Amino acid sequence: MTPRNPVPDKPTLEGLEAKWSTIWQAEGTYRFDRSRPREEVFSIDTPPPTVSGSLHMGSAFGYIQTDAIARFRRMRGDAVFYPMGWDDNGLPTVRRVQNYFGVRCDPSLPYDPSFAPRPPTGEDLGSGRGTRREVAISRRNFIELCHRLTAEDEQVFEQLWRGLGLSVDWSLAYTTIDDRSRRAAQRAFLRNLARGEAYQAEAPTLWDVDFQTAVAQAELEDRERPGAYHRVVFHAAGQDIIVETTRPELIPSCVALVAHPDDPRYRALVGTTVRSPLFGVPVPVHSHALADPEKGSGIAMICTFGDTTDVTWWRELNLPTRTIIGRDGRLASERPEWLPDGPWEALAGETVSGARKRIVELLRASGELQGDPRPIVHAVKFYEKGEHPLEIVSSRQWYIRNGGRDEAIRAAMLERGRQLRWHPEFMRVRYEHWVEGLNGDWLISRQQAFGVPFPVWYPVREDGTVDRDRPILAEESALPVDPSTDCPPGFDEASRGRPGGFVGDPDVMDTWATSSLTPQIACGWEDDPDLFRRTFPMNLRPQGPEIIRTWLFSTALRSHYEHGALPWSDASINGWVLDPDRKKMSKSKGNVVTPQPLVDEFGADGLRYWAASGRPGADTAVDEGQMRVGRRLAIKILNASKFVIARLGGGEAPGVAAVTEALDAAMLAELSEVCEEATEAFEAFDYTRALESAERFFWSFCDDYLELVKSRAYGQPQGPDASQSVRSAHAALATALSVQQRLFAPFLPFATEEAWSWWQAGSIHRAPWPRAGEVRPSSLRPGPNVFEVAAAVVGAVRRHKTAEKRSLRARVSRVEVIDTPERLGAVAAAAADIGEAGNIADLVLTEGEPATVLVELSGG
RNA sequence: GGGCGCUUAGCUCAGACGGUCAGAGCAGCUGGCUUACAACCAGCAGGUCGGAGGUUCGAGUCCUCCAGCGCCCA
Repeated sequence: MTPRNPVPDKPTLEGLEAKWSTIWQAEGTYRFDRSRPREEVFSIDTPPPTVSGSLHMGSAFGYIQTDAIARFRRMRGDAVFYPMGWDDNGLPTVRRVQNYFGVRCDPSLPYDPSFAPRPPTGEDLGSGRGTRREVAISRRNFIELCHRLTAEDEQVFEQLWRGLGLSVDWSLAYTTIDDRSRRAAQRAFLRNLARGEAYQAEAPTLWDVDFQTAVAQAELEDRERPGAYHRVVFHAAGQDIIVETTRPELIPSCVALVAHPDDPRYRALVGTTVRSPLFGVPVPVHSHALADPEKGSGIAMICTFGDTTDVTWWRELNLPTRTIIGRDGRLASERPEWLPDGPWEALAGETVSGARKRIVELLRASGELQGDPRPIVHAVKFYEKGEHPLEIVSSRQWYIRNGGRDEAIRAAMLERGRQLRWHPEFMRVRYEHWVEGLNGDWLISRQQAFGVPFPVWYPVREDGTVDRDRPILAEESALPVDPSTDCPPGFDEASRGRPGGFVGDPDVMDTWATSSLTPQIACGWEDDPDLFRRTFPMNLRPQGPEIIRTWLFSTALRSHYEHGALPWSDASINGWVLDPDRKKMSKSKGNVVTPQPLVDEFGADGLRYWAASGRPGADTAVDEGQMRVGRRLAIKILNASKFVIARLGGGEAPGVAAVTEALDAAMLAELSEVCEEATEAFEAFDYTRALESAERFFWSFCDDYLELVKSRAYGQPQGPDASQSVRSAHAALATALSVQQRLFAPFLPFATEEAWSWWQAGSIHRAPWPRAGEVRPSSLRPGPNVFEVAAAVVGAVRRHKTAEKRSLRARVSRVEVIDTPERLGAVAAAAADIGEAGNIADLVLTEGEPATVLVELSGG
């Protein structure tokens, strides 16, 4: 064998990341071998990071854990299919482009080929948002900027991931906005549509006013917000009805009152009609179980729409729609037909909060507001990226059926969740709760500039109106298409927007509608049937816990529809990364930790050691102490390797068959158990246990075995002078080192590769995973515990020397070991090594109890 | 309000089937330049396993309740 590097005098970790990541790339160490059949392939559906977000520890943490598993599989002999995707599609990119270049998209503007954005200055970046004037540009110009900026961001990410040693095959990289992804997303959508799994409908829609887009259930979050109950007066024949509402501005959109069917206070009122305050609009009184008698006055007004309960009531009680809030978050400027002249004048065109103030003034003036508003704190629905509460507007949107309104689909998706193997197992319930809690189909259309467009056009009638009920679909062979620039089959550009012509669907798909297809995109669905056959369904989906409801579920759904199968056999869910004080990291708290400075300080291997110490699914705090331990371990591996390789004298090490000494055989027997343990752990996706097991052994190997064997190891390793016992030591050292380097390779890829290169050819990451059998030749029957017993004796001698404050090299005139015959036999088998290691003149063995080691120091 | 997870030495965490399981590392303290390693090595000390019941010959280890923390969903 020809090692590629000499052993350095002073091994160091510095510079290993740059050195080896370059070599790995040049040699294609992690390239996928697509000639291998499906059963020899291990395919990983890597989470595509949002490139417009910041690089944070959470991703690094999860990716490193997955990488350890990928490396194990590769060494195990699998062809590992390990692509990386970049999620550059969607709102985060839109916002970043807006902020970075100071632009905003105005679809009505024409494309300007000469447009050059002004790069941000330090002043722009430092002064916070809002101070910079935004330039309006066309959609096409805007999209060009999106591509330009994400390409830069992707470079930064790729460098970081390479520096962390992720064994990704970079030639397989994709982005969620590239041609492949758009084609897959559009094709999958068309097929969903053809099978009736996708549809469009006019329906109440959660709407973010700032982002000007619809939002799906999976993107909601509740936030506690202050509000106030306003006691407003509705008028019935002969009496006033008090309704407590947090949204008095919605009185003009009130379509009914509702009380609980068992509430005696309002039973007589149900079925009658009352009149709303200020406007005097007649509204019916209904009963419904969702009306909470404990809440407010026990009778609520139903508006279209104040919250999701309004939507439920509206649907179940079959109420009319009286919308007053538009997509801009303002009340309509024209007076709605159902309202009388008068009070509306004060409200027209107002924002929600402005309208609330106005209407409170009006109610006070009319005497229809009782007392002062009563402050409360209540949960309000927000878009997870939004800053203002969501409104509910009625609009036409695209949906994919997800089981939220269909028992059979729900049951099928629950079954898919049961078929999937979860690591750790308890994460399965998060999926089940999500599926059970779905209450509507998946809204996939978004009103944004940047995303995958719907491959759909609509006919324009002769009167100029658009016929949304008869969409014109793209042909699969033409995908990907952009309906704003491409023409539908049988039309030409001249008829765009003309009577008898067509218009493109202006919306784009939700990011998740594309990223729910990462297995299809990565594996070459329809584009590369040969690759697809070898990689799909995939083996592993690793991801964070917070996107089980979005990414994991929606991916399972799309695969269920398209392939009638799970997209992967196993899902591993990593834990959260917490800040060093075990608090969740968040930008607003300013406690976000980024990986690069830690790589600089502790090395990639140090950071990886910390990440691999976080057990599957366990929340883990950023812990520099652990990283330091990892760094020391990596250095220790270099040093121990240097020692062993130097002893071998540059020649071919004797094979394990040359092991004849009981101590050597006992050490190797223990190591073979470590191999079994680590292998079992890895097969169960428990990388932490694999690491711990190797680490525990390595320290006893260094502290005890190397010390015991040192004297023999310094003997002549080869040639006629080499004695059998010396050859045994060298064989055991070489075998143990090779095995241990490989056991650590998935965790510390840089240090192990470096040390491997001092005495082996090729990359350790392509070397075979150690098998227990290679360490444990069948011809050898070691004394059961020679290593352990010998280590205990030298340990006792060390303890004594330390207690006497003597050097560990101090001479020992006599050691008497008192123990059982069996253990004394083990001591005898290693007596020479023990004597050398402890610098012992006279080693005496005595049967007896209790087990004792008596030490007498010389000259002391 | 519901669900899931966690609560073991100062810190971070291990502890399959209940019976040497009371452990590791870090920090701390005490020593040592020992020819792989002073960004090192050796050694020492550290806990009534969140609380209260229960099952059992025997419980960090199983059951119930309670408390605190975290996350998810209402």
